[in-house]
Amino acid sequence: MSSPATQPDFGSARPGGRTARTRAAVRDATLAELAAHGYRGLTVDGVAERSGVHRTTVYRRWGGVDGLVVDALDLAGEDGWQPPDTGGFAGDCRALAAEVHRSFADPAQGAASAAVVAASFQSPRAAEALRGFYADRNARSEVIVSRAVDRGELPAGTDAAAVVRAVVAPLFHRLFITREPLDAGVAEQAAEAAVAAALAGVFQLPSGA
Amino acid sequence: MSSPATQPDFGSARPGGRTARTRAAVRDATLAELAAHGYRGLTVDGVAERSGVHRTTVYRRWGGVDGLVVDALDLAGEDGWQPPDTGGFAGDCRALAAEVHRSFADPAQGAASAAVVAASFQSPRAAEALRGFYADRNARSEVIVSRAVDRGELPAGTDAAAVVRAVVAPLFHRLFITREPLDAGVAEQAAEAAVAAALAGVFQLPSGA
Amino acid sequence: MSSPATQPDFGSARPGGRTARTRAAVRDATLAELAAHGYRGLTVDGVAERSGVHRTTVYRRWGGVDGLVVDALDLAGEDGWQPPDTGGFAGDCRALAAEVHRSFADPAQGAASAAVVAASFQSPRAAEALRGFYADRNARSEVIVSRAVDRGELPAGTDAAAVVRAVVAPLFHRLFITREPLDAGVAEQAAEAAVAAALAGVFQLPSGA
Amino acid sequence: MSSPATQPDFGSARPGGRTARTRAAVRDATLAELAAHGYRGLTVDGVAERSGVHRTTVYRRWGGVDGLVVDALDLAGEDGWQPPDTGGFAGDCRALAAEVHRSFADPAQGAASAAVVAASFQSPRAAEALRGFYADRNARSEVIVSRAVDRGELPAGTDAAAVVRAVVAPLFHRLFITREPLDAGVAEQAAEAAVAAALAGVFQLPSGA
DNA sequence: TGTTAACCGAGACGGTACGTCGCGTCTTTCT
DNA sequence: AGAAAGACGCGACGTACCGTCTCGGTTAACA
Repeated sequence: MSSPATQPDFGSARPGGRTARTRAAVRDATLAELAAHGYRGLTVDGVAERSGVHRTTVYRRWGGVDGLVVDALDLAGEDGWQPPDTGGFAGDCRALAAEVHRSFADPAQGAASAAVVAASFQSPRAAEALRGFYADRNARSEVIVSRAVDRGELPAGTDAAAVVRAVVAPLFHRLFITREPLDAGVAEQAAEAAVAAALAGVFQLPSGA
Repeated sequence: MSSPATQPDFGSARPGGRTARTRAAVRDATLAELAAHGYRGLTVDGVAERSGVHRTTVYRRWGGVDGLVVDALDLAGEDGWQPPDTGGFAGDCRALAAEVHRSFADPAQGAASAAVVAASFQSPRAAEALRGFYADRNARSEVIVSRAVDRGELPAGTDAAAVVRAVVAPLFHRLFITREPLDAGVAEQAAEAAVAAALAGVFQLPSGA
Repeated sequence: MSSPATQPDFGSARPGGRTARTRAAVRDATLAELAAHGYRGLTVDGVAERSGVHRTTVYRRWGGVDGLVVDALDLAGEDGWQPPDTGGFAGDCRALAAEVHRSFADPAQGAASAAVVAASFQSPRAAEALRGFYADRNARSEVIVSRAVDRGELPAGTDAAAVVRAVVAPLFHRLFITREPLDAGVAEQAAEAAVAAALAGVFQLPSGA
Repeated sequence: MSSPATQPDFGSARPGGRTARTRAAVRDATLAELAAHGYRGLTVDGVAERSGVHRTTVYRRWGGVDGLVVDALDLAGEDGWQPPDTGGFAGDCRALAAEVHRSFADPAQGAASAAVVAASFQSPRAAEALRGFYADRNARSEVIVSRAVDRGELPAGTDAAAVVRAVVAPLFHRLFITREPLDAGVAEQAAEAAVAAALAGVFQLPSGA
């Protein structure tokens, strides 16, 4: 999950030391700056000043602005998130959509999330990290589909990733493409559309013939 | 559809003059730079040099990078686009999805389109212009739904915008969020999912009780 | 006295017409801008806006900023100035010094005068015009010396220009080199020093042996 | 004598380092540009290119064109200059005038000196620095008068600054106001006029009654 | 009185320089 | 030896003013 290419190599450091404290300070400052000024206003100098860590150190350890974003994303991916479990497929989808809706409706978290998406347009490293983040989320979400199959709600061979995508894609589309406001109804509609399509067998994997 | 807020007020200029030539040169250079280096590599200096128009003039008339993008988008919106008409609702949706797929698969056009989306994350003006562009596209696409209703394929009161969004959103999601590759099968799946949901009555407008 | 080199060739125009009105408006605006912002803040655009005359016209007729200054100076030189006549050499010198002091002490006129000197450092044309202005002033002042010689106060062969320079130079020095404040006592001292030197025969012309 | 107001704070820098090298390169380039193109042609870009130091660095450390001039002036003021000592008051004055004459007659040095005076008309900071430079020169020159008083050549209570000003002012006047050429005779005449006036007691300080 | 030439308003444009911001590298000093 | 401190190179930004050009309308001298 961590960026395979470049610097932020914190795995070997022992936690609790000065290194860990520095990393936490920088990570917090990154999120705060992201929420406050967006990705565009995220500067190394700003993070350095807010975190109390020197510019040079940030460059040495994170390599630049995109390294900061990648680190923040890696951190967000390690939060042990689990998909909702309501006991039914339709309920799980609705809960998933509602969760996405909530996370972007929250002022601070929503701004930071949108900023991360913005970052993915500016930096290949950030794009890769974001891709990894969502791949992880998707993989964890597959259990929703497998449970539904086990329950007999869905036919075997249903493509879990396609279902999840159908649930969340309309929300992202409103958020970032057409820039329309999001409300609970929209989220619910997206979930129900995905459910209807899944029940109709649209998301059957090609190999499942 | 033209930018309602700011400078690039080209309506009153007489066509054929130097002004028109300047605008065309800058617009072409903008698209070329966008395709070559993406939004991130789109600089006023670069456009000025490529177009042979002076930096200062670009700043005067377009106001900066975002003005260039807005102008290019306004231009793209004036292309008289019409949604496909295959004679059936499902065919129309599939054709629409295929068209989106094709437009982003084309190297030059796809890069420029992606760049415009990137721009919308950096500049409110670009975001607004993009919003306007897609609003126009959506409005034009509504005829797909109304024709289907006339044919009796869909129940009256179906939300055309929701249908269109369900068709295209998964493609944008793959393109810009999870950064997965796009192929024709993905486009077709998205269209079919939207069709299934529409037939199931998921996209009924709330006032249609 | 008028600039021998370039454009502002107003001699052939008939007075009272639009041309004359335009010239007057521009000249007034030039002096006002000079007094308000100094030579450094004197711009063609500023003068054009203040005078109501279009930029292009100013460039056509005055050729630029230095042309404006030259024109203003030419105008100032045509004011029919005459040196003071107090009936005695020392009194004349004191009156002359006092007059210089007064002209620079006056807020508006002083600022404009200083600005013209500043202009002479930026523009050869302005320098030449200023040289001409002071040459004229010096020539007119010679009568002070000739009257003193006639009265027997000074030896024949006294260099009038040297006397005048000795009177006014210390004032200019304080104004523009050491930037010390000017007061009446300073002016008087300068006059008296010049008188003493003249009486001592320091300013005898070399040919007067 | 160093600029008390603004940025170029070179005192604390260690000599011999890159900083010192940069400063020297910029200072040399400033003087060369000043001599070559005058103050009017002195641009930050020009100095940057000639010195090999980047534009941005010049702005950071010198703050602009006037900072360059101020720095050059501060440097010129630290040359340990001492007034001439010929053994007699008249000789000292003549030597002083001759020195001023020579310094402006020298092509390179004269151009630079004139440029600095020009700068003082465009920039308050340069004006203040020039004022400081001449104040220092005047203070050092006072010894000429005090020696003369000690020798009994001049009455006690003679205002040294006034004497010095009387010696040099006519030269500056010719140089910068009437733009007449300077020759040795003019310098000598100015010195003798000052001597005559001083001997006549014109420069007595008011408190010396 | 009609014609025509000179002048002026209007405004886009090329061009130089300005002063600033943020990035990322490098040196120097301190601990 | 390695981090803090900060100067520096670098690219780009956005602005001010300069001076030129073209177009179109007005004015005013002159036939």
